[in-house]
Amino acid sequence: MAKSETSVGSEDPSSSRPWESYHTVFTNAKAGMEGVDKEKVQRTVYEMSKGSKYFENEEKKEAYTKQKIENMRIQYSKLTAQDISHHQKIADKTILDLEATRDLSRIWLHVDMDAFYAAVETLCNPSLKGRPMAVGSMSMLSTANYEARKFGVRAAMPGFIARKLCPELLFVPVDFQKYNHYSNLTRKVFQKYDPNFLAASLDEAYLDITSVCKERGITSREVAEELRESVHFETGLTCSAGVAPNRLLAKVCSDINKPNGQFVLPNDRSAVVTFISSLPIRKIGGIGKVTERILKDVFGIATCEEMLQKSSFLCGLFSRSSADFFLSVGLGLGGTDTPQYRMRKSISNERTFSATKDEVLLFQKLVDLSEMLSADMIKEGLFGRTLTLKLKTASFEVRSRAVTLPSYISSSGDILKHASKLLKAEFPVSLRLMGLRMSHFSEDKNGIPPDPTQKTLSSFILSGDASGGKTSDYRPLVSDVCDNTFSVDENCCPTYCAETSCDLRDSSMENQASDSTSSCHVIGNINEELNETVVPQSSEPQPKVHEPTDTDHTIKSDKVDSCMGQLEASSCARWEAGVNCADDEAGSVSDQKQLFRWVDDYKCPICGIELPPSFIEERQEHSDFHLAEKLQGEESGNHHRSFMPQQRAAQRGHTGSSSRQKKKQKPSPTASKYVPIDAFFVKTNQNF
DNA sequence: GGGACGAGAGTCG
DNA sequence: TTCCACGACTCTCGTCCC
Repeated sequence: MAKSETSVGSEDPSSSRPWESYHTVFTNAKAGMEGVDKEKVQRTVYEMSKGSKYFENEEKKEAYTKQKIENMRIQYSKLTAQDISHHQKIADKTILDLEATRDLSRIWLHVDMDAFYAAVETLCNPSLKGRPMAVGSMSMLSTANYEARKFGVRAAMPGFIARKLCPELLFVPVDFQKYNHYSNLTRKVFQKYDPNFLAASLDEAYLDITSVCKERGITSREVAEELRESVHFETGLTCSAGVAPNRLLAKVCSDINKPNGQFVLPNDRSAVVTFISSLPIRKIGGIGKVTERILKDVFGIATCEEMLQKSSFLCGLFSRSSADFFLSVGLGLGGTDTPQYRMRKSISNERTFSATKDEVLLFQKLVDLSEMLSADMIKEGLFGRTLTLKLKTASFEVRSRAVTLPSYISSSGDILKHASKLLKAEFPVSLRLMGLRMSHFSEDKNGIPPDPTQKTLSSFILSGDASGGKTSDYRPLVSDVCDNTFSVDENCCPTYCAETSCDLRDSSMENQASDSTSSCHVIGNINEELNETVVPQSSEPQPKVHEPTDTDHTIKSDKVDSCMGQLEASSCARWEAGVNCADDEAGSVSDQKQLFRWVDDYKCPICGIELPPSFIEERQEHSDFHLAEKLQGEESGNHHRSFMPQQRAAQRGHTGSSSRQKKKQKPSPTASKYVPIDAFFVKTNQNF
């Protein structure tokens, strides 16, 4: 619903009003924020941010942006008359080419629900009506109603700052089930006007209403009015609409008479040119805080029209695609075709928590993220081969580390295996956020891994083949359970100390959550997910590849202490007893399964996990994993835990990261982050 | 030189 | 008391390898 923006001006010690240089989006004009005491908001945001790690990081980012601007100014000043003339020719030709693509034959309507989440909550709980209310948590708001906006409260604002601005503010936790329900109702309406409408988010959509206008012989204004009435009738919610010859302009138009209003820009070139001439560049989607500053501070461009006036400089200092974008904005051009279905390009999840450098806790979070990502991928039938680990340090520095694999993966075990290596390389580090993203998906829509050597665990068990080419993929991490340390070396999968083998979710993610309000947006979601993990639903059909790492133990937090001791003393011992005894027998699969009888009918004899008797499928799966481990162990003829690292590496085989090993010799990104600025801006590295 | 890849940054809702 | 999210996309640049 919102984006967060804050930039810190270099504080002038002599200034008695330092907050004035602390520019935040919170002080920008937005629908419903007319008449807000901007200075009070700015001062409050500044006072509550000053001195924090977040603030310090914003200062760093501000310095980086300033350096960018300075470099561009230098480039700008170096342009000779000859250069400018040369770039002007290129610009003129580009403008002609772009103008030739202008299409005024389509009528696009952008519809934007008014304060959607807040409106839905009010609809469901009328007692909220007329009271300042925000959807979100103490750490972050998703949106705020118009009563709250009068105080300067708005989306993407931290809740604790919002409460300072408006002490009576009511907080309502995010409930996506509700929003999805109402979003679907609105989409049913949209479909009547354009069966191929483009949903931009839960509360926004683009409709090509050209056909409706023609077929029904009504104007676009009438269509917009009718659609808005229809949405209100079906949902009880209001929305705003913008009509224009293309999507870019329609989006701008829908914001003009918000809330519960509309604006129509005629399909006429002169009307478009007039409209765009005085339009502030920041109104354009794709031009954010940084780009706006660069264009203003370096080129003196504040309106879209000025893009054309400075076209030679834009062509001279920006990349071709960036310059083309700026010039098309200056001409008021935008998308007019209905794009074909676009395949998802990545899938990710990330979680914020209280900053910690405890490697055990961090690894546990990685386990959780791997399972979440795997579940999402399996749900969507995706297999990916590029895994990116995202980290945010305690000082808010964001890092990403990626690896591209030779084969496609989706199982939590595979994800964890590769993510662990990436994470280990960053230690020691204090983190407040971790995330995993998978990209480079398989073209195969049937959900079959294109790598024929990659077996699923179920096929592995069913076939009884423990010697497949990729058995190492399922090498149980618990095999190293007696290493008594979480260690990942260059060639080694992460292993985990038996002492830390309990599920630490409750303590690591709930107790450490940055927000103590259980009903908060982010943390609330985490809790839900965790609850699902702790008490698995037997109805879930997800084919979990549940590698029996010790971190897979789903033991509730109140049992962590006993679990810690129990596993240290007994988990290894039971593993020894169970597996080694079974080795001796080495009988049929069914015989071997007998070895995995659940203690007291609910406790796994191998690892100590507790699953009630009613969790039949989960218990069966769990037993199967141990069985698979054992089969692998037998096949290899060795006990994994006795492997030397080199042997383990050899058994695991190629992981795909070798081709990029040399990259690791580069200076650390932390060090390089602010260094190569001069090199960066021969052409700017902005993305447009 | 060009493609693939990794990392960082910016933007949006 | 609480102290700045999450998921997705795009672009740019540097490095490596063929």
